[in-house]
Order: sequence, then structure tokens, then C-alpha cells
Amino acid sequence: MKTLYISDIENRIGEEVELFGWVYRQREHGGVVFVVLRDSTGIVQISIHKNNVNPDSFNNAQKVTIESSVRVKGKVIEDSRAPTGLEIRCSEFEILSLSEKFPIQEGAGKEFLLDVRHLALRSIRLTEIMKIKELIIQGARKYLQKNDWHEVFPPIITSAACEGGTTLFSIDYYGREAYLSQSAQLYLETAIYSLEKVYSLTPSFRAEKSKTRRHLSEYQHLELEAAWMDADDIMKVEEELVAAMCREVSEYKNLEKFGRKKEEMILNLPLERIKYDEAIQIIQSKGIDIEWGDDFGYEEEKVLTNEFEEPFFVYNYPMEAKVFYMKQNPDGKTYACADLLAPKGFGEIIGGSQREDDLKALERRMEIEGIDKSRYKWYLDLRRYGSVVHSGFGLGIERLLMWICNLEHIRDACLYPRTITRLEP
RNA sequence: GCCGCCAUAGCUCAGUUAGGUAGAGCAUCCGGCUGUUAACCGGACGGUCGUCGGUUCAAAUCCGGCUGGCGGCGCCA
Repeated sequence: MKTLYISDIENRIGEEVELFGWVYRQREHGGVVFVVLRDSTGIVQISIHKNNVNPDSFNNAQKVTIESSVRVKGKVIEDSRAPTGLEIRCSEFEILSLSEKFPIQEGAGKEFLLDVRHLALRSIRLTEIMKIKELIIQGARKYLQKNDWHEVFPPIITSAACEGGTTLFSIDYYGREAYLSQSAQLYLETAIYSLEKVYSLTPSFRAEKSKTRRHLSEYQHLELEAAWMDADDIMKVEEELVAAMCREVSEYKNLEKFGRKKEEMILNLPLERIKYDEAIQIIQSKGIDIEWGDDFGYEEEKVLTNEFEEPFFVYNYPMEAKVFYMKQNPDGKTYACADLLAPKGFGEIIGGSQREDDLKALERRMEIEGIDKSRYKWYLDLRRYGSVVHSGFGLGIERLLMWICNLEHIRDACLYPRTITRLEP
């Protein structure tokens, strides 16, 4: 078993070490061969001098191909000429598996890289993005555990829509039509009557034929739901959670590669909160034609989010722009809901609200929006048996990661992005 | 669903405006080089120009259909 990783060798200067990894680059220069070795922790240059190794090792280093797996022995030395300032002076170079010609080379196009995603995942950039994705989830779990949230595991196979308009993927369920879940929310609502504060991290599926850089057909959805919390309470949870996720990322050593500074990942709480009414005014002041009651399109959202440096809330949206299960405000026109928007056009990261806990009011909303109540019997039951003020929200992990890593396209936030046309590999 | 764009060597692309014998860089192969950093230098190899049809003496280039894809909007997290 491998025991030493490339990131460990900075503590082993002057020592003879053995490393296992993959060939990232190979350059031959007459009597010296340079191999850059890659593993999960980073890269290091190996120099193989003809006169310092046995002929087999030198021959191996000469013929080794990109992405071959290798075993290397040598002394760790500091050398400013090496890409990372550290280098292994090789004494043994063994090829474990000689790679066939690796299909990916510098300058490969986006489409081609997606076709060979199983190989493209070896890139340093994607490796780092996956590590940061893991960090934000770790940050979330730490926060949730510390604050006594219970993790639950709702079904992915469901019988009905959770939200009105969005399109569902249907599957054959023993001869009946079933759907892949697009949100765990309604199931989480059922769990708060026993566990009070619950969350789930599940894939959600949207069959929207969306071809934008912010959309996936399958994404990681972190959803929270809590009894005894109103719209203000849940906004506080939202910002604390996002701050905890960002704080975890702030320790990542290569953040500057993504154009981020450590300080930017320490959010200043409370985050700014603006009413929908104010948001409309800001957008109108930029010369865009929008009226009260309209939801923001992408152009409007971009103009608005460019006014901010950190994520911020927009709350109290008009009812016509949102969904039936939200709690109506006393003004009779808006919902007690809030979205968390990332700055600089990255857009909506969280959508949340207080939920309607009054049976009559909920039924009225469903009638107005033309929703078949019989399909939501169990959901309505929750309002018959000890109804309680409660709130919740959903966070798109890839959307947050996209903002944190300044990604141009959300597909880079996934191992295997699922988009309209992309099902393989 | 709507709007716009693209398809030429293994990869990235030029050539299309104005029709006239298919180009470059990288990769691959061969040779050279003991400090390279996407190494460099020399040579070789590499193509039914997505597909079907039309116009023309002549089509990668002009016109039409089809297929595949990209970007954006709507919708959303």
C-alpha cells in the first residue's frame, strides 16, 4: 500500500523516499529526463540523470508515456528550477502500467473533454474543484451537527410533483408512472413533526430543457426544514450555513487559482437583506423596464447582483412569482419567502420560505393555482394534526460551488454533469 | 418551446466574404540535445472538408433538406 503522498515530501527534504503516482509530463533532454509525477495531493518533478541510475530505470523514464502509473525512488531536494521548488533526484524508476497514448492534450476543446470526462477528471483543475466541493459539504455538515439538525433520507422515487411548473423525469415503477424527485421539501415537512429540525442532501432532477451555464438536469440539493421557525429565523440559518460552508473553503491552499482570496470566504454576517420592492427599484434605476409583480429574468438578476460584493437576500416576493406552499404575508400580496443571490451574475443559490401552516389558506392557494388537492392529501394532513409554524429552504451545491470557484459553467462543478444532451459517460 | 451560431487531419483551428489542385500548430514516428517548465531543433506521417441533394466547366466555399453539437432566453437551485 502507498503510504507517502506528494504533499508529504516537503517534510522529508534530504531523505530517500518512494512515491507512487501517474506521469503528468515527460521531457527528454539528452542525458537527463524530467518526469512530473501526479497524485491526489499534487505534483512533483522527478529528474532522472543517465549517469546516476541503472540503465533500466533510465530507459523506463525515456519511454514512459503520459498517465502511465509508476513507482519512483529518490532523494528529496530543494531546487528552484523545479516547478514546485522541490524535486526528486531519481535512483529507481519503474513503470507499473505503460499508458496507451492519452487522448487529452493541451488545447483540447470543451466538447471533447466532456466526451472523455472519465479521463479529464485527472486534471489538476477538476481535482481541486472536487476537493472544494467536498469542503463545502463538510462545512455544512459540521454546522448542522453542531446546531442539532437531524439528517434524514427522503425518497428519490416519488409519485407527484413537489412544485408546480417544473418538468419531471418519469420512470416506470412496476407499471405505474413515477417521477424522480425534484425536491425533498414536502417529505422534509412531514419529518419536522418528530425530528423538528431536519435536513437532507440528495440529488434533485429537473427535466427543464434549459441550456444555460447555470442549469443541470441532476444536481446536489441540500434542503433544510424546521418547526417553530418563521421567515426571519430561517434566513438566519441560511446565512450561518452558507458562512460555515465558505469558512471551510477559506482554508483551502490554492484558492487564488480560482481568483478568490481567503478573506472573501469569510462572510460578514448578517448578510444584506433587501425587500423585493427595493430590488425592483434598483433594477428600474438601471434603466430596465420591469414592473412590480414580475419575477426577475436573467438580465434583471445580473444587473441586481452586480450591485453586491457578497451573497444577499431578496425577500417578500409577490405571490404571482412564487409557489403555493409559501406563507402569505399580512399584506395579502407577498409571500414570507427569501432567495439568497450570489453576486456578479452567479444568481440564485438558495430559495426558501416560511410554509403555509393553515389548512384553509393552503387549500385556497391550491384552488387559485389550479392544483389537484387529492394528490396532496398527505401534505394537507400535516395541517390537520398539530400544525406548526415552520420554514425551510433548498440550496444548490453546484450553484454555490460555481460562485466560490468562479466557474464559467456549472458542469465543471460535477464529476459527470448531466445536461440535456449529455448522458455519457 | 424560442433566437443565434457551428461541423475541415488524432486534437485546436485557418481557408468560406469574392467558387479554380487541402493548410498551420500540437500529437504520433525517426534523429539530436545533461536543467527542462505546455522544453527546444531537424525530418517524416497524417484528410470521402458532418450527411444527402441542387447550381456550375469547376464546390470545403453558393443554395436547400437532414443529422449532431454549442451559446443565449424562458424556467429554476
